[in-house]
Amino acid sequence: MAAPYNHKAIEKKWRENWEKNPVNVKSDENGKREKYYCLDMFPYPSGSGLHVGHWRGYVISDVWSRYKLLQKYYIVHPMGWDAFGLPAENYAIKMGVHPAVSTAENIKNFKKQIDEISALYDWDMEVNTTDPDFYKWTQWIFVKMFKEGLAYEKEFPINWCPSCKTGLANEEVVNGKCERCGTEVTKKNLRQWMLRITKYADRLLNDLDKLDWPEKVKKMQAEWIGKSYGAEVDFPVDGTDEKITVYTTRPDTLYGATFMVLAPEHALAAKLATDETREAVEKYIYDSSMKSNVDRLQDKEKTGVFTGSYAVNPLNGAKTPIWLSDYVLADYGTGAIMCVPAHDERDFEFASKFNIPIVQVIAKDGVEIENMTEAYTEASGTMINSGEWNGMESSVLKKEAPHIIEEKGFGRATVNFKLRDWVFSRQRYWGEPIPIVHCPDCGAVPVPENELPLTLPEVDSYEPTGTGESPLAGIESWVNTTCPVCGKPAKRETNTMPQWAGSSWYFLRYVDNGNSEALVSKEKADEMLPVDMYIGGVEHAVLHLLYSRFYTKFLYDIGAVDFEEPFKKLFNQGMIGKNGIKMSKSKGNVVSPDDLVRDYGCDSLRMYELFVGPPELDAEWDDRGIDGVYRFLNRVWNLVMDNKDKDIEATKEMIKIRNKMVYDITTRLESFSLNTVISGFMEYNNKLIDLAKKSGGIDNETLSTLAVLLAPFAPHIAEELWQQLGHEGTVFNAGWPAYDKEKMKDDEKEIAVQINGKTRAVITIPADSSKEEAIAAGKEAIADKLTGTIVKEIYVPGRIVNIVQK
RNA sequence: GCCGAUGUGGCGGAAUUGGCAGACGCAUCAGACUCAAAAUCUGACGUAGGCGACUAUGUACCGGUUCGAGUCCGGUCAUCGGCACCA
Repeated sequence: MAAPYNHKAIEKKWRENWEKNPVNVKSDENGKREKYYCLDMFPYPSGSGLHVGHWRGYVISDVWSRYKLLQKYYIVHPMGWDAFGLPAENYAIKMGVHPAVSTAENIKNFKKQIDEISALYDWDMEVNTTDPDFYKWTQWIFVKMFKEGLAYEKEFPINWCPSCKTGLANEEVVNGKCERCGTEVTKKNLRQWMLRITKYADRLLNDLDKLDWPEKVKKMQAEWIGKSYGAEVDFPVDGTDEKITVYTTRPDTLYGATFMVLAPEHALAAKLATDETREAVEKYIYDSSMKSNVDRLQDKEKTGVFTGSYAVNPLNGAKTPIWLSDYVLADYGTGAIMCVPAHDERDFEFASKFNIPIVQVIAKDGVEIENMTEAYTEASGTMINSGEWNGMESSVLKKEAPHIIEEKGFGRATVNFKLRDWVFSRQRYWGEPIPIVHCPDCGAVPVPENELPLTLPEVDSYEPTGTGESPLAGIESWVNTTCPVCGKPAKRETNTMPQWAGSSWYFLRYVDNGNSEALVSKEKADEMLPVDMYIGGVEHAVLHLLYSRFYTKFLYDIGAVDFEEPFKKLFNQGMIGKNGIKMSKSKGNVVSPDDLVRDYGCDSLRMYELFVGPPELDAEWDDRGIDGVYRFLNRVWNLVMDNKDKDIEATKEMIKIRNKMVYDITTRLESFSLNTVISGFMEYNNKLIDLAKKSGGIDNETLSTLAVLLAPFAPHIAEELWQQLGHEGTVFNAGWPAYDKEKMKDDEKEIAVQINGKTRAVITIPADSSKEEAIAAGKEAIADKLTGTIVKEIYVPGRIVNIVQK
């Protein structure tokens, strides 16, 4: 009897071995290896540590990395820390510990836990967004953006979280609530630093086509960018010199516009009031300004007020009343719309409530609808009630109308985006200081690049002020400085950057993390960038993943990198849940990987993380399930140890199983069906155990192939088995095995014999049987059941004989 | 409301893309080994009927196409995500 599988000893041995002799090398006997950059979404080092849900993503990326390693790539597989952010700051407020101190502690703990995975991480590449040597470059990018006009100041009512006491970007507001704490977001008028991401809207949209990303994520980004085609149309205000410009995607329905609506914040809103309406108009404008976003969204009933003024339809001269309503958004399009109640649900609702005429301009099935009870929103039909446009096809007119309007001189074809500029300043302590000095004479001046990093000063209190100022504002010695341009007394910007700032570009810094001269050197970038595979949760679909693309495009534009898209391929792994809910410390359903590693070993946990379900779907954690893979590894161990010294000659059967095994594992791995890779291993292992019993053993090459295939999944046991099988050096030098389809062929096939599609017998026939032979054999097997007239005979080679009878 | 995903045994999930539904594993039950237990090994395991090799039925529901449907088409329901006055 061979020694039993001892995961503790084996894992310790190989961990030490890899430490001394790294398996991931830049070049080998065949010269320089091609790089493969496999990236994990770096974690926020929280105080609660890792659970098996975090492990899953890291295991997936490491399996993929090690597979690529076996294909002789040099693997770029770094790890780091997204360490700015609120939890550390809140902890500091509570305990009085500097966030840098608690963060350092958490990182230490995380690193220890991540080491347990035995991933290929290269800790020499580690980055930490809170390290001044790192955020020097986060600030440098901001300064560059400022110089290019992409970072600018603006005072306007932004989304404000009263609990976090800071402003938020649109992307951070989910259903009117703060993405982080769930508090209802309010409006606050504040001076903000903005990033002009809208300038990149078209490129961010168009380049989605180039990406090998899940369609879902691409679609979410496309919808977030929200490009639409339409026209701006100028409506003169009757009896004045003013005009109202509206944006519409349906200029074909211009004849059906029976009223206009302006957002209450529209510049002309108050001006349009007459003596009779002034009081009501001013009250409406005031009330709207007091309402939170949530209130505005949740008001089911439309509200509004008539201004008393009329707009002139430039096409037919019709006078239409101008209303104010908060269902029109001030910051989209022109903040004013023409309303076609016959063909827009919202306009219909508004017109119905306020008794505004409804004019149908697109016929339904060629006729006008009597007594409209809802808007007719189909975009195709024949134009009616539309003067010279009558009889035209609306879908055609929709495309032509912008140009007609442009020729006639009262409008222009235009496009619009839902994407807004990025609110980039936060009124909190634990973030990168925005490197700007406010000079009374020179205005906003960037901190000179050679003075970066502008480090965070020590403060007495981390408590956010809540007034819209960051805690930095209280530190006189830091705030008061001199203007870098004129040298006169000036004040520092006290807002900090959002947590997204560092994560928008960190993946570039890994490859050259010690560089003090440049964000990343040309040589290192050429050698290792961009990212080939990015693995992480889907929750960042429009946040981090959009911001990173924006940053990369900007850095491309200023020549800092020579690629426009950061992540070629993206994989989103599902979350791990327990008791039907997402695993998290606050829910009290956390399963710690530490105990499982101790009891079953790293290899077992790695395999179970994959076996638990399809990697892209959420999965329910079952504590008992890991027993299955642990037993499997024991059986593999016993199979190899019992047979390794038998010196068995490979039989045809062994060669066939070996080739099929390589084929199945490889194709499943390539299609990222990692759960079925594991079940495939179990299947083949069972087959080999049976075959060993029948044949008296298994040949060395088949056992060695099994060890190589296992290496990405269970690297420790694979190394040990590889060595036990008599090989020199690491299994990761073995190369990924090839398969030969010719050698996979069976001599005989089991086929089902059906009558009218129902299986009546299963027979074995030679694999090279002709259709006639197969059908004859099939008929013989079910002769007693063939009672009717045979109508048709079907043979699907190697699978089925089906006799159709009446 | 709109868009998308998912729906298969007690449970997690397979199914070569239209070809023997339930691979693989968990749990359960029975047997072997053991003084005993654990571990391990062997077997059973969708449902209903039969002592039985078997028969019927079965992939959320209703209908269709096909020799043949978990898979394709039309409709319905449920669960989970995303978006949600963007004119």
